[in-house]
Amino acid sequence: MLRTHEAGSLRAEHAGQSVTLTGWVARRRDHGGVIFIDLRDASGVAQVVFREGEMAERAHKLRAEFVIKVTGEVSKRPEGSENPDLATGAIEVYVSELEVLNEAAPLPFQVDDHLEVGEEARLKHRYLDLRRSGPAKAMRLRSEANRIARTVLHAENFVEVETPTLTRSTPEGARDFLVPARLRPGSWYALPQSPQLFKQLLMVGGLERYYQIARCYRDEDFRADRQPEFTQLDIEMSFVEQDDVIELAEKVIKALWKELADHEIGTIRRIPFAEAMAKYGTDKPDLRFDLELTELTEYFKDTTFRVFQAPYVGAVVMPGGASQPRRTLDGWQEWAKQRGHKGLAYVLIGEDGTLGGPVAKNLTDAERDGLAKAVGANPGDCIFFAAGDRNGARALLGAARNEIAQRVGLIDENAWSFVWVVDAPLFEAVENIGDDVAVGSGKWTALHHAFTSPTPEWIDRFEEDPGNALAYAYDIVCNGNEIGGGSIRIHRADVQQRVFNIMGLTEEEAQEKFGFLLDAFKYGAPPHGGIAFGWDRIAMLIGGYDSIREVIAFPKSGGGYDPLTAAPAPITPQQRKEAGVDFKPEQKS
RNA sequence: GGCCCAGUGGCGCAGUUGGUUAGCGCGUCGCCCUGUCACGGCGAAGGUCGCGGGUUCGAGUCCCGUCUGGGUCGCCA
Repeated sequence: MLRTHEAGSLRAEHAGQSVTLTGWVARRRDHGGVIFIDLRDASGVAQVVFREGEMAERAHKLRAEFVIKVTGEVSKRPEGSENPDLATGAIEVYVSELEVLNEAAPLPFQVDDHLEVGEEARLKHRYLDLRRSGPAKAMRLRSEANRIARTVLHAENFVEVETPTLTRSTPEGARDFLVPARLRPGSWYALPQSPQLFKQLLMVGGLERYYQIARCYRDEDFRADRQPEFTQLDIEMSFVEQDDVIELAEKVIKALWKELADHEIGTIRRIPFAEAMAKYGTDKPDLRFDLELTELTEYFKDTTFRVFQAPYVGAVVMPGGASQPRRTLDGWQEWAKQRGHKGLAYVLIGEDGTLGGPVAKNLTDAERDGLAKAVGANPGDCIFFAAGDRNGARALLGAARNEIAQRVGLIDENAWSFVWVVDAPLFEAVENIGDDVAVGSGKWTALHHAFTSPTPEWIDRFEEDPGNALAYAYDIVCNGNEIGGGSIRIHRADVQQRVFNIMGLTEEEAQEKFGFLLDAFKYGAPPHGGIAFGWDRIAMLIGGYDSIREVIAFPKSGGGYDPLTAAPAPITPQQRKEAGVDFKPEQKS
């Protein structure tokens, strides 16, 4: 090693020792006859001192982010000049030898913790950004998360296996990234959306317990919590039931939060999907606050108010919301419209209990009298309504619920709330979703994915009532974020084929798309199931960041663009030719 | 694809109702400074105001288009 000590490790007890340090010039305070340099390495910073004569002269020429090696004596700082804000603040190093290992050009931005730098600049020069303590800490946090997960899973006899990233498209429902196959013009690899099929094949392969910190790729639009390539902690187990996977998953999650967030996760309760939708209007409820939706379809079944003559009417209460000025209430209408709804009806409850707002006068006396009680509202509250098709109206109320909590301050930002959402429907009607991604051509498509098993009660009869058949699936939600999800898989070829049938996938089509999986199932596939955690999202939550870009070393920006390498980039004609991108398949007449 | 916000020296921002010389902080460069720690002092350099078009006597400012980034809805196990 070029150094004897790490800068951040020096303490008062090192006083008197001669040390050699290496690192970057973080800051220079030049007083002419004495020059202080904050020398930074990965461990932290230490103040090194250059005095008089040649040393001071050479130190004078040092610039920000020069890489230097210094040798000198550790000394306790003079009385009164200690810096309690610094871990190494009790000491300083009197430099007797200085070597400049590398110079640095003027920086595009300052490597300084207390300055704000735009994300574009940070990502373009991420190698500089990572020198700052915040981003460096995020990388270490993530490394620790990996370590903890591996420790837990290793202790549970899991085998870490790598699966291909050049593969055949697996049908998760997102768009695939495609890679041309040079040796087979006209044929393409797909980057995996997840290792889903491979982990199931590993179960058929008898590994019984598999995990992988797996890179996944989905060619969809991005968000603060979505990147084109992202990471899952992917887990699969054989001879298990739902409770076994949940138990194992909780071991991982509890270890993570305990070690990284110093938080003891207690019992994680489970709520059925249907209950989550009814009470919170979402399949990933934020349970840091109690607010619930109230269904009023029955209450308004005879209403004369046209808007409420709908298949579903529901409400959510905003505590204290009656005092919102008209402008704010109009703002809610805009808010709803942005979400693709017509508006958000509301009723204000005056301090004397009388109802106000434009909707109130459309209600009958009887409807008005019982309303506050029906929704659990008090004087001074505001009741928001949504009416229409059940899913859409609930989604709006669910979003309103979060927005209310945010505005009223119902959310304890230091709280952690975990919940398992179980008993999700197996299928979803295709007409309720966009039709472009559905696997197969039937009226139903898989809510989770096509390999999710029906629950034991439904496995022999899901065809009777596909809309109500339950999936043997479970999602874990943290503070309103889905951080993991999984299922017990179908391990019998006949059940798999029946599921495909419901989805309108013929045997031939199924054979063409996943024949290799169906084949594998013929040869003694064990019952199995697993889970995948959104690893970036988990690191983001534990670290308290508001974007997963903060916990990814080299994230992409908006259009899938990498500001650092400028990828994606055009290819040369030669590459183009070799790749076979322009291969034209023969026209079948 | 829709909507919202932003784009002004290297970085972060200000710029009024359209008005003459586009400011501030940090950084950079030079000089000075023996106890600083976001050191300090003096001086200097550095800007096609994202891009294109339009309105106007005059545009950083208003209008149209476009690009980039961020957020959000759609989309996304």
